[in-house]
Amino acid sequence: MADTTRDRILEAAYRTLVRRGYHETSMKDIAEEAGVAPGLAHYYFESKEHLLVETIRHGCAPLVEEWHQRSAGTPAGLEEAVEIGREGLEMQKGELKRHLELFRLIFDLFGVGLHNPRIGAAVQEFVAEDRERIASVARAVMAAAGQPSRVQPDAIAAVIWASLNGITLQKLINPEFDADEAIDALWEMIATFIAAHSGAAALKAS
Amino acid sequence: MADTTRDRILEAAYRTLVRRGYHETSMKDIAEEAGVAPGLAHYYFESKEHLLVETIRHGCAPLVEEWHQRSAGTPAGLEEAVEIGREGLEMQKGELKRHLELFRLIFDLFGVGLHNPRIGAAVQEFVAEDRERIASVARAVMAAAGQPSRVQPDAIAAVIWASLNGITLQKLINPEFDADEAIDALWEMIATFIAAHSGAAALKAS
Amino acid sequence: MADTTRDRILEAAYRTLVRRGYHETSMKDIAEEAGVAPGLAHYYFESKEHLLVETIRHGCAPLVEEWHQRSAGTPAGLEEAVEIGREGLEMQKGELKRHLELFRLIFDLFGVGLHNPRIGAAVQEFVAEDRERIASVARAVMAAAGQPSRVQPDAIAAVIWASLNGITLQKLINPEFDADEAIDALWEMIATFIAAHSGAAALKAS
Amino acid sequence: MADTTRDRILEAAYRTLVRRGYHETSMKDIAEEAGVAPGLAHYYFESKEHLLVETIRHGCAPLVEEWHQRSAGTPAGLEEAVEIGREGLEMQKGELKRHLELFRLIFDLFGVGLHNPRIGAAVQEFVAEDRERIASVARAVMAAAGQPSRVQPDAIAAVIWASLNGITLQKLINPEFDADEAIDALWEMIATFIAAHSGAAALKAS
DNA sequence: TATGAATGAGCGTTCATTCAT
DNA sequence: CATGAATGAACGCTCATTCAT
Repeated sequence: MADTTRDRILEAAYRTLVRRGYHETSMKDIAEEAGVAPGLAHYYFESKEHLLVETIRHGCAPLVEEWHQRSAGTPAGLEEAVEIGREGLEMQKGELKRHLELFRLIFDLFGVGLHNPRIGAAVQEFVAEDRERIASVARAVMAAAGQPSRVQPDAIAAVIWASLNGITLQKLINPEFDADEAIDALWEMIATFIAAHSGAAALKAS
Repeated sequence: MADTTRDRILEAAYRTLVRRGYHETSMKDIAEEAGVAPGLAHYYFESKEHLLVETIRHGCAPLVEEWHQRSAGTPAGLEEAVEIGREGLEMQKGELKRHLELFRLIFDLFGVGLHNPRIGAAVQEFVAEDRERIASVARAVMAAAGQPSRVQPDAIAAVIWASLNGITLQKLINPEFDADEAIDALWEMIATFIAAHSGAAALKAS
Repeated sequence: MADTTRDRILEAAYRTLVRRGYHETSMKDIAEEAGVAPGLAHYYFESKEHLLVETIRHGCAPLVEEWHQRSAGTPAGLEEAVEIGREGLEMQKGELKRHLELFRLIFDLFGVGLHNPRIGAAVQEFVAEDRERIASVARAVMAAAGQPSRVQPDAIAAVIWASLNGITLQKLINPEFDADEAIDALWEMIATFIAAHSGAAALKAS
Repeated sequence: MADTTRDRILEAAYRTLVRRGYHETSMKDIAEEAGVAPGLAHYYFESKEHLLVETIRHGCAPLVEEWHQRSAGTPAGLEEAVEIGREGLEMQKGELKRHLELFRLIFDLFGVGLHNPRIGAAVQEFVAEDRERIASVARAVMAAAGQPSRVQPDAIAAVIWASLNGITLQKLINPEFDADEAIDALWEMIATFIAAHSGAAALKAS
């Protein structure tokens, strides 16, 4: 998976940042983990900040890939739209199991972004993109549901993004935390909400 | 409120940590803000980490106070229980406006705790306590609602805690983010969920 | 001469900067020469730049002292004014012998100032002050000479400052250079100039 | 004028060194400016120091050219010799306007040479050559003036070289400095000196 | 000739922490 | 309790130089 030296550094950064966090990881640590000279990391990456962002991008690539494959066309009806949403949550469950480390890195990014303008900008963009993925599904569902609601799909998407990330945070803080149960509960709330806003008693959740 | 030197340091730490974040704040900065010698902070606090934890405890005190005052007895009926939940969300809106800085500090704490066992333990305790406050309301509401649900009140509380913190995070990341709208949307979802699980069409949200 | 630690660092800096020059001297070199920990130099001096400026100030102090003692009152007549100028040049001869190292440092300062705004400002001020000392004598002489000249005393002062520093530069570049002879030649030119602008054949140079 | 790669590097070095100074310029900067790989500069030039010396030699070439053209034969009489000197100063005025950057580079060279033997040797040679140009005129003038002076033409040349360089330094340090006025004042002094040493009231300066 | 990846020593600076007073 | 000088390790980063291709 690591053809180029650049990739080797990126992957060494991934491992080291995940293990120790942004502030406890030095460029030298990363270079050492990659088995290269200390100066080389700066040859490929302008600064430690840039390396962090690139590392996360690199780590997210497979997830983004997977997501794009899944969200092929526009959903046909309510049922299909709901199904996409449901699947999205299931996917998140899996990611939380397989890539929890990546989320640790992302929360590091959030933390750094809170006090560092350059990273802050990258974080904002990242979050907006992520939330938009949810929002597009939310819009599809609510459009198909017909019965208009007081709340905008984008606000719902913000809540769902918030929930998912808050759940991740709890899992990160306490590995014993049952994230699956929480995601299921979230789905119940979403499903109930959709049911209440579509004509029928329609949904047989999960 | 700051009688002792220890308190002066604590409050100086609060101001400084909030303004600049944990990693960008030095012990010297804090001592300077407190108007004491750099060495003195180490007389009262074992290390910078310990000071961080104590500072947040100190900073949260008024909020905890307020919350305890509000949640005096056990709610009498569904309507009262719901009202308490509703009020809780309204309170959060206010806190997001008046104490956003504190949340920045808390997310700093989360970040540090993710890679630092000592802080990690404090964070876990902190989160558990915070979520329990929500859970107690959730339990009251669901008990009053009568119609039992597939999902446990604690799972619901986890979702709500997640949402609230996720919303806070979005607000922190992007000050333009409309947290009020998101909290309102969250309430709609909660209210719908309660309505669906209580006999009547009961709730006239907000 | 070195009571305080600060002074010890200043003097270590003087020795090291003179020997190796600003760019070849590291803060660690200076700390080592002073026999203190590497961090301590930054405790007393904000940056390497500041330390350079302070070091020169410290090195110049005795010279400035000497100069102030000498230039007590305003000269009474032409002859006295001329005498002061003549003495100034003699003094410079002595300084070139006793403090050549200091001038090496000052030329370093000039060099750094040419590419560094902060130092550049300090250098400008330094030069202006230095030239003013010459200008005040020049003004006194030309006022006493009576016969007004096409050239301003300040322009003459600029030339004399230039000559003195250019002579110093030559001495620095080539220790064999006969600075005394050059300064004598400079005096001949100055004396001739004064003579031509005062009524009489007055001056019996040197 | 830049046929060979070597020349391209030399000219890129000139532009970059002038703009940023020796210590603020990296070999990479120069290579980039020249549009070649970083390693190539070391193929043509043994080290950064060597490149600096060669660059100045290269940069001075047109000035040296111009000077050689002007000083064709030996001057016929006093008036012609004086005229050559006068012209030299006028030329310097022009160079200070057109090539101030070059002088910045030269002072950089002086600075480096003060602490670096290899460069120091090159500087000494450079200065000797430069001063000799002035000395040859001074000798011609003083020979033609007839009335022998206590001071040697070479000492006078040293003073004039000093003045010119000191004036340049002032201009470099403070761009507002009126170098023309200073050079004019220098000429007044020189002219007065010549007049005093030639029989007649001869000179109508400038 | 020319490339550019790679090296590794070294830089200025920061800072939690200690300790003599 | 309180001071603040002193420590020393570590940091992000730069850069002249080398060398396989």
